[in-house]
Amino acid sequence: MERKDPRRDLLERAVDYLSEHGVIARSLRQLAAELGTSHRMLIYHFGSMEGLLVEVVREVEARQRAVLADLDPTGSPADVAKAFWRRFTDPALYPNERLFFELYGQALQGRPGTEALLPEVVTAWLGPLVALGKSHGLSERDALVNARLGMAVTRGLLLDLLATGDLEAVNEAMDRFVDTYVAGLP
Amino acid sequence: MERKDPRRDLLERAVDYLSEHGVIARSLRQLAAELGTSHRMLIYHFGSMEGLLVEVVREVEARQRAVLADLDPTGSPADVAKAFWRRFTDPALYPNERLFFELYGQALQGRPGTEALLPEVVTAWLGPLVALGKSHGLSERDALVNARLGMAVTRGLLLDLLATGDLEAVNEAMDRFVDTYVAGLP
DNA sequence: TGGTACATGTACCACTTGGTACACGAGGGG
DNA sequence: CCCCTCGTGTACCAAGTGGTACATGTACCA
Repeated sequence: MERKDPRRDLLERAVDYLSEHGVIARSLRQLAAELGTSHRMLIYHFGSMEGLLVEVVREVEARQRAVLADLDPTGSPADVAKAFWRRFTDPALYPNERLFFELYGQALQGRPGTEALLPEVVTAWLGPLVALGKSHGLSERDALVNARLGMAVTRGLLLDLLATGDLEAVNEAMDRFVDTYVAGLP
Repeated sequence: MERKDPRRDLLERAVDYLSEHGVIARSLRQLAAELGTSHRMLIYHFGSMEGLLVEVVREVEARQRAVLADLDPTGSPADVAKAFWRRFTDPALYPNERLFFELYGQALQGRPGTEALLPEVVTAWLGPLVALGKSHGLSERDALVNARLGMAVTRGLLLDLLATGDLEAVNEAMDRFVDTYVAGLP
């Protein structure tokens, strides 16, 4: 059970650590020291600093997708949207989300090792969200437009939340959107 | 007229350059070389690397606010929203917006010198947007909620646009939001 | 038993980093 | 005319960087 894959273990701890402390200004050596190894080990397992970054990006993406996966698609669109939002605003996810936005920003600027995020960052979510919309009777086209819009609202409010910490305010904005826009959908 | 302030000049060119190339992985020396000076000059004018970053953040913020300032608040909310969005999706602004999101991400992770962004990043926009909403007859509370929501939609779709480059798709999503939600407001 | 593949530590390398010391030239005011 | 401030360049520094060489430990298989 307890896997003996040191690389996997190292990666998970690295992602956790970087989620808490940010990926900038962390060198191989600092990171290694803080994980209780030597920087030699990170090189050994990931080839290079950039190789590690690539894996971190992949893992962050996988975690995001895991959040999406345990979405329960039953109930009205409004109910699904609210459950979705509640899941995202779980404070336990804040560090991962911060890391996600940090990497997103760096990917936009072309930092090597992070580019892999960009193609996925939107499209990977569109698929499931479109399917969800269609299951509620939307046309392909409408489902796509609304998926995009819903994702934008979610990410935009998440950025707001992470910057201000004002959960009440962003909840209010999301409620307004869901009650006024989403509720009138199907 | 335009002469006399080498520091100001240096700062503007630095922001332009960092907009195009990203703030990570740019050292004092690289940046200086690319601006045609020595890193000594950057230290002289800004005190330190972090001092420079602080000024860059301030300038990016100022530019964002300049975009907000030349908003024409006449016309229906839907018209204003669409004009607003059109202004933001001017490709000439992409580099600035990329830099904005990059710094935003780093500020969320607590990079020294960037923290100044966080308090402003939401609240600085709320004021003018709330005033706009109220001028169209919304209550204080409604204006606030809608300002927050509008900002989230804008930033979320901007993130989408910068990642995918699919202007048509994000325009469609914004149109849908404006026509369905904003149009029903006043 | 021995070998071999993985995992890890120690020591080192060349290079870059942010920051400093210092010298120099131009311009203006006394 | 001298001096002083501003802006700039050159040279330098200690510290930290990513990466490599090599030796070692450990476990499992033949």
